[in-house]
Amino acid sequence: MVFKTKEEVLEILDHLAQLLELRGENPFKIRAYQRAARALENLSEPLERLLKEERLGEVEGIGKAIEEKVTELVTTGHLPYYEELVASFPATLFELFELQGLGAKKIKILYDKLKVDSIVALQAACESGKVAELAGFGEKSATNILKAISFYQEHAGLFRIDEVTPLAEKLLEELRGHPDVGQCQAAGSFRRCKEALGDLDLLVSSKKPEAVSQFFVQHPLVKEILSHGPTKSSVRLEGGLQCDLRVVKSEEFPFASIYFTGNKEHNIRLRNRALERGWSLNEYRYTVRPGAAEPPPIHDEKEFYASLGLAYILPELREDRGEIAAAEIGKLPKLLEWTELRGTFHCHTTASDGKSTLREMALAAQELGLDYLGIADHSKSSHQANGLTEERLLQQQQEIEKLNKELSPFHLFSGTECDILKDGALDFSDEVLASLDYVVASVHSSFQLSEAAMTDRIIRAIQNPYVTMLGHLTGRRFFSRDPYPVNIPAVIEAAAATGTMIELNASPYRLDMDWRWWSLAKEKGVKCVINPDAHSTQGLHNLKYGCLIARKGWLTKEDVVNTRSLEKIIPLLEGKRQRDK
DNA sequence: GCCGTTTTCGGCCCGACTGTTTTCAGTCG
Repeated sequence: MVFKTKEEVLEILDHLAQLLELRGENPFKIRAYQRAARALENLSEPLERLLKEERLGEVEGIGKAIEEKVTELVTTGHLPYYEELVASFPATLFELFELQGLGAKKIKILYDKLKVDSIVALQAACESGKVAELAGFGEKSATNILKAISFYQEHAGLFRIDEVTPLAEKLLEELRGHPDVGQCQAAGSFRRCKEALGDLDLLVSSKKPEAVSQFFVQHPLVKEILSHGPTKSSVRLEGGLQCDLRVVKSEEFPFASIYFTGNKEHNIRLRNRALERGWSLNEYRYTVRPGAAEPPPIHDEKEFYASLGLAYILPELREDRGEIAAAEIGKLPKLLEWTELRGTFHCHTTASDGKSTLREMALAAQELGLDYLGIADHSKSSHQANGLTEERLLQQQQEIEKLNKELSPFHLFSGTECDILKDGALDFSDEVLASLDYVVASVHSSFQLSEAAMTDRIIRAIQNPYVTMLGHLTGRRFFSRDPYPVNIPAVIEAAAATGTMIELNASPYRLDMDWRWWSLAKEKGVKCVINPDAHSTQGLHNLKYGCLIARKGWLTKEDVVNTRSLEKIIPLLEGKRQRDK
């Protein structure tokens, strides 16, 4: 019996770190809890299995003490150590950690001196002038806290990749046009192609850093300047996104680029690797320790990785998920390229809830350079999306047949995005499904099921021989709908056993299945299909985001079926149906 | 609390910026 899921456990570990911070504990102990939470997040196998085999302590960053605590949490659902700490502070106090500029030390002062225990109380304390009177605070602090509160109330603080991309492109383009800018690129989580972004980091090299920083903070897209120095500036853009600019010298650029791109754990590994060679590494350079050999000259990131005996690691892989070990032995995958996609499958038209007609979608796909396009409008139970009845589906199949004669050699496949009903049955009969070229099966209702029921429901659906691929596995929509609970490893197992593909839904609102699971899917032999879930011709461009996420999930051309030519994709679509015959 | 080890203690990343100080603590990345 499992009393706490991995997600619940890592939330508790992060919360424990905050509690210990408020207690003024040893900062390294706090960091240990945070590291352990990240280690859990990045597990490549189920937590349950690790616990059963008593191997959790083997995971880097998890030692004896945390292993015991996690085991206790999972097997009993309780942890007295944690519960006592939680009880010593009001629950609403932890909201304050969400505010920019407030950390544990200041929160503790506010709580101890002013009894501030929530955002509402903090706002009142700022407005009454009490905060400004505190030692270590002042007028400016109170104003900044009020600003942070109003920002927090307006935004959750995270942005989708499609919200950030146009801003990043615009700023980069204009920075590149500045006469004092040498090299110029994005860094941080945006460069790593993370699916949800807290800010945008930009990096430039220049001989006149003040001039570039000045240009940056005065840019028309900037709504508010948060901080502004000669080499480091931070602004709030229109729409609320925070954007940070760092300016370095050109010889420092490769080091800064490494430093500001990799996630924390990746960078720590690089630093340790450099130390083994007698070089200490920071964001500007190597510093040679006495007695150590000189490092080779570094002009770019490639030379940097080579100096540490590593193959070049692409930015999207710099998450400390095994990329350094792979780079050491030359086993990094050759990641999928956007231009390798030949077609795609999950698209809607005006027949259900799309905004473009069948013909418009076909022409747009051709325009995009694709050789084939699958049409998968909603099925009849999706009333809210004007799902197709059997009759309307048949009519669409005939239209597709006609259009195919006209557009050949471009090819339209007729499919459906068939609802998986509450019990795992499908929305169309096998006979109807058999008449289609392929079937995407997706959950669009009854999100409230338990994890076990949801998992059974989905597995039952993919056991149907006509279900070619599983659509948006968890149903998440960024910042509006949480994923429904489902046992993803179990679904991957079932997909492998039945020869069902799993969709990488490329809508920037979904990006589902999450990139962290694709290594497991790949290991089990499950094929990925990148689908735009396009509801208009414009939506086809989502494929680019899907490709970024596939790369982040270590996928290659071979792993993604819609890189296949029209000739080769047809037997793949039929493969599962033929298996049992 | 974790890790590694010249194996049970000592180190654990550190630089830029802000605001409140008057030399520095706190936050952030």
